[in-house]
Amino acid sequence: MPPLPVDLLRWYDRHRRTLPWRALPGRTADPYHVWLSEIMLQQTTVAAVIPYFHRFLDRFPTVADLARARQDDVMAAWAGLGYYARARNLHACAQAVDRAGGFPRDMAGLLALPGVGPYTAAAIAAIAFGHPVVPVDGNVERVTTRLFALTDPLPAARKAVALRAATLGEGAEARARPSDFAQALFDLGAGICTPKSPACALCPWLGACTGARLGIAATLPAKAPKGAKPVRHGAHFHLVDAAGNVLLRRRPDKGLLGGMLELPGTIWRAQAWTMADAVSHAPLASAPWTSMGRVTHVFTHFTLHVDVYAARIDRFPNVIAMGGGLVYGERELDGLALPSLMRKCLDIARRAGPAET
DNA sequence: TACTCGTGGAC
DNA sequence: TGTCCAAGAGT
Repeated sequence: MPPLPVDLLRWYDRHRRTLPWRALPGRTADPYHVWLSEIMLQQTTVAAVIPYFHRFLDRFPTVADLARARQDDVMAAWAGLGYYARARNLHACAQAVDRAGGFPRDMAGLLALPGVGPYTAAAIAAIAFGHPVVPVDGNVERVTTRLFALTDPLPAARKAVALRAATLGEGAEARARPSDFAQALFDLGAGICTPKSPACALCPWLGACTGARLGIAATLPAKAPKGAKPVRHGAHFHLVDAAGNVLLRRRPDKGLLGGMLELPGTIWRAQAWTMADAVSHAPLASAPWTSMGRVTHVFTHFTLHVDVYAARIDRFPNVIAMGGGLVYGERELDGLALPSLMRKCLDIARRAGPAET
């Protein structure tokens, strides 16, 4: 007995989540809301996204408003959510959509948008435009590998899993409700077919699930082992003048934390920095630098230890401003495009006393 | 194909 | 405490 769309949709009609970007039952969601939420939800939890989604709609009510915004304001609104290339692509995409007079309604047009890949194009097509496609995200991969007991490890088996997932939406009932069917798969993965301890007893597809019948559902999807996470070291400097202004700088648009602001600092390298070595790279090596402690921050592919140094001077010499330095007042910091790592550095620089060593 | 690219919460 | 992970995309 294959998994029947009608069984999932019946379950969804009773148990669907209410989420800010979702339309009421029977209604079609705003493509702007669908697109914005899908970009935010890439590799990001629903709980983390909700306050950002509200803030964005408040600040940028329409895609035209977002298109016309300054990139700095978009980055600042995104600050803390991570994967900052998403914010840069979001802004570029809004401008493309605004120029075109609206979102493309077909897969090819959606795929051509910056920041929109195979998953997001399918999600928008299904949810906003009612196209009968199955967006394959982590939820759908998990549900699919369990339903059909696909034991080949990800990511190598990703293609085969996607082909199987597409068959889930082939029935007439799914093709009649593509938006609900896609979101039903998400809700099933998020609430029932969870990564650990799935609630199989409550699953509308239990009778069709080969993984459950074999007792291996909770072990799927299999994943290739990941390599060890290297450690890097850096130092960043909190330089404040008598008026309480702080020296910052902008990171280049590409690469890690691209386009975001930071305290001036050293490169991040495998070898730890001594204080003397680090301070020789400070924006003003002659300032009375004091060690304020260490921040540890875990990125996706490495762990970073940052030694934070602080110094207070009378006023910034002009040479600092000439090096691309940006000066902000203490009370401006909250609204800036500062990533979480730099919030941590600022916190200990301003709060802690000199580190005891 | 295999990396790069953030963050915070759950266990 | 360390590990995993969340509606992936770009290169």
